[in-house]
Amino acid sequence: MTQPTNLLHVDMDAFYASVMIRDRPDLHHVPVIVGGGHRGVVLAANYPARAYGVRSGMSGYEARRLCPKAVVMPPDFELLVPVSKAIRETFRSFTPVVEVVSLDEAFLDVRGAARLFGPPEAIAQRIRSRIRAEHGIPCSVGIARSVSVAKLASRRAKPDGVLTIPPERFVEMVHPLDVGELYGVGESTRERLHKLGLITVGDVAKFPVDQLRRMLGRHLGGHLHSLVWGTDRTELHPGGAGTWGFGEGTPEGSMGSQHTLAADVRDRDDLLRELLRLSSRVAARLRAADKIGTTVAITIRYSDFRTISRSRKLPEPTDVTQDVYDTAVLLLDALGHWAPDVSRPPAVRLVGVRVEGLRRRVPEAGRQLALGERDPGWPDADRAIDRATGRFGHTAVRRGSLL
DNA sequence: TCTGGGGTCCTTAGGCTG
DNA sequence: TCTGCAGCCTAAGGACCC
Repeated sequence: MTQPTNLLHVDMDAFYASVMIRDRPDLHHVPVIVGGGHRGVVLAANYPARAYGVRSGMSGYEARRLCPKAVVMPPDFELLVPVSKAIRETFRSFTPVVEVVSLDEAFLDVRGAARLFGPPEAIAQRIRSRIRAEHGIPCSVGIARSVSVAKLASRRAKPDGVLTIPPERFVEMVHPLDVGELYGVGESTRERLHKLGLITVGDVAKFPVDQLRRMLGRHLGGHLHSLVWGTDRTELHPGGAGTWGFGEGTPEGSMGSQHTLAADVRDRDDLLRELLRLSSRVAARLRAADKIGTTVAITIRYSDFRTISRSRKLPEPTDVTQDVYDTAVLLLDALGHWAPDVSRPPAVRLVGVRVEGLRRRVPEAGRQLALGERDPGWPDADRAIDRATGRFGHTAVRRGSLL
C-alpha cells in the first residue's frame, strides 16, 4: 500500500529577523542581523543582509566584516515567543496533528483536513496566506510522505514558496542532490561520505547498506539508508517538545546552561564565580520545572576551541544550587589546571553546567530523609531566592560571592 | 582580538558483577 | 583461584538540530 503525501513542513523565513523588523518599516530594505554580538553568532539575517553573504550560524565578527552597515540587534524573546505560539494556533486550526520542532517550524499531518480544506498544496497556500495576513511573516512549506523529505522540500522551497516531493518523483528530484542536503547529514558525515566518493544522494543509495553500517555505525548507517530512499518516519509526535524547550512536551533528558566569557579566563576564582552563576540558573530552572537530576556535568572550552566535558553521578538526585555547584567545582578541580605545581593554567573561553538524568521531584510531604542527608538549609535558601526573584526579578537576590 | 546556547541521541571505552 | 564472557552502568566525546 502506498502512503499518501500528507506531511507538511512549515518553516518561517528568517523568523527572528522577520519578527524583529515587522513593525519597523524603516528597516525592511536595509540589512538586518539578529544576534552576532560580541563573540556571538548570527541567529538570523534578513534577505538584504544575505545578499552580502551573511548567513545564520556565522560569527558576528565575520558577518560585520561582510556587511559593516548592517543593523545588528539582539533577539527579543518576549516578542518572538508570543508570535511563535500564535502561529502554532494557526496550524492547529487546520489540523490537530502538529509536531512543533522549534520556535519557527513545525510538521503538520493534514490527512484528515482534505475534506474541509482541499489537497495538501491548497492547505499549504492557505496556511501561508493566513500567517502572512495575521502575523506579517513569510514562510515556506515542504510537502512529502516522510518527515525528512518534507523538511528537505521546505528548505528548497525557500524563500516564500511551496514544494511537493511526491514518492514517485523522489528519485528524480532528490538523488541528484548533494548528500549533505539531507536532514540529519551534517558537515562531518557529509565529509566522510565525500571521502568515500559518495557525493550525491543517489551515490549513497546505490551503496550496499551493510557496508554503510560498517563504516558509519549500525544506527547511522541504517538511518542514512532510509533517508536516501525517503523511507524514514511518516508518523508525527504531536505536541513535540521542540529543541529549545518552548514546546508543550515534558523533556526528561537534561537541563543546562553555558556561557562564553567576555574574555578568556585563567583565574580559578573567576571560573568559580561563573560556575556558581550557571549552577544557580540551572538549579532554579529545575525547581521551576519540578525536576531533580542525578548527574552533574561541566563543559570547558579552551581558547583553542578544544572542548571537554566531565561528569559525576550524585548519591542522591538534586535540584539544590549548592549541590550542583559543589559537584561542578570538584569536576573543575579534578582537571588539575589549578594545582599548586601548575604555573600557568590554560585560558578558558566557555564554561557550562548541566544536570542530566532528570526525573520528576517527589513532593516533600511523606519524603523520607536519606541516611546522612545534609542540612536542609540550602533548599530553604533556594526557595527563598526563587520567591524573591519571582517577585522582583533576577537581579533582586544575588549570592555574596557573585558580587 | 573569528567560531552561541539550548538540547537529543549515539558510540565507544572501561569498570564492575555474576 | 583463575579466566572468559555477557550484560549493565558510567563517563566522555562527537554529531546533529534550530
